[in-house]
Amino acid sequence: MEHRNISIADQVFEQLERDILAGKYARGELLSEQRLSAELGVSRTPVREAIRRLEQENLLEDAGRGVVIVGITHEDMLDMYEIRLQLEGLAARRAAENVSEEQLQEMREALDLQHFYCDRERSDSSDQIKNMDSRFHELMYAASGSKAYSDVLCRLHKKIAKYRKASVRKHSRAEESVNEHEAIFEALAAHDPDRAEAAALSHLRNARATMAEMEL
Amino acid sequence: MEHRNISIADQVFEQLERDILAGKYARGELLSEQRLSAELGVSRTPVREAIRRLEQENLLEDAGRGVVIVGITHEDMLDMYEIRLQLEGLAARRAAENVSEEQLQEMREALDLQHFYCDRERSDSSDQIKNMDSRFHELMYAASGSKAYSDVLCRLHKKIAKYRKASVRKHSRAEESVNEHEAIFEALAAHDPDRAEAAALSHLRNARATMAEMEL
DNA sequence: ACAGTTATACTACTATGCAAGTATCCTGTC
DNA sequence: GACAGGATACTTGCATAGTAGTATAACTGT
Repeated sequence: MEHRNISIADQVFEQLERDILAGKYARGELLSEQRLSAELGVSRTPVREAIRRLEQENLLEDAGRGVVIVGITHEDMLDMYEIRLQLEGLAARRAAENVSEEQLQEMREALDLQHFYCDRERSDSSDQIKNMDSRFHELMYAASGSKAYSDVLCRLHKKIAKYRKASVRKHSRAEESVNEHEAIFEALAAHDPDRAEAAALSHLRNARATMAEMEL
Repeated sequence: MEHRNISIADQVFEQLERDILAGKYARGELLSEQRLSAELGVSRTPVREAIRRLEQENLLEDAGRGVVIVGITHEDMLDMYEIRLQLEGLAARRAAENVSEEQLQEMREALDLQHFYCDRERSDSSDQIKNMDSRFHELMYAASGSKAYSDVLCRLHKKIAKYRKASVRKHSRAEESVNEHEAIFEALAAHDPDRAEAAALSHLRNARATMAEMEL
């Protein structure tokens, strides 16, 4: 059971983050906490909290009166993949050395669910697949045993995931992706750093290629 | 002129961040917004905002009632240097290609001020040197032209800087540091990516070595 | 008609009040 | 003496009101 209930402030944050990363707002568009709170039907206090957190993520920027949308471009996304290519291999190496049996089991469950949702063809299966993708990666980051790597990579992965959710399609890639996850998992379970690094990088290169093909 | 005045919320955030990164609080120590607001003599509202932003930075964590200190270990710091070693060379390459004359001028000013503060022996010169160090690096990140690189590297540099401020000494390193900055600057001014990358990495390795020697 | 000044309206920031949930401590009973 | 149950006090979350500062627009005077 989670400690804190899902607060209105959290909901506002999640929704705004999703909308910004999905490109719902134009760069430079002005947002005021009053208008937002009126639109969402909540008081200004939780909206303020959400705005401050989004500023902390460099998704919004102070503009004197209100805040302006900073948002993310396609090039930013490709840069994020480049950064992950520099880091995620090393994180996978560490994870292969440090991963515990319990963590392997959790990753196994995430993988099984990913297979499960891949087989079905329900309307929300795509979202569920992406959720399990996030879960798998975050478990690997945690398994690296490094808070620094985990912090940076979680942040990047979360942004990329929400960006990709905006442009769904590519069900084919889902199956490739889960198979690549399997390869990573096997390397981690075998505690083989070299294979883990190679598998992680291969997975990333493929994901980046898919991203690069989009929106041209 | 800045848009937003320095608010109480910002001050609380800065102070708490500094104190946490300086190791003033023990890992797992419990903080409540009420106690903090009473201690600081302000209302709970700005304290709440500061706490939420610090949670966003993974420096605090929800604990049901209040938040607990997560903080940063020496090993985390070394990992952050490792991450920077993976990224900052590439950022320097890009900066060498993209830096504008105006940006070079700003970096020149930061460097000059750093020289200036190095020569004096005033009590606050150490802080000023570190401020100029931050400024120089952040200008380089911005010059890379990549929001993704800049976001990640700024975050890392800021944390490292506040951590190092806790353990001042090593005036000797200040002069080496500014000389290494000069080397980076010259490479950027010459728009030479190879030299910029090499200079940035050399600078980082030296800084990491100093960090590694500390607190053993 | 244009410029300068004033007034109005809107912005964010902080404080406080109120409600809901939870942990703790005390008391009563077995 | 130990355990269970309830009351109390403390916690955060949300809303709102008051304040200060600013930008804009309107109005007046030249």
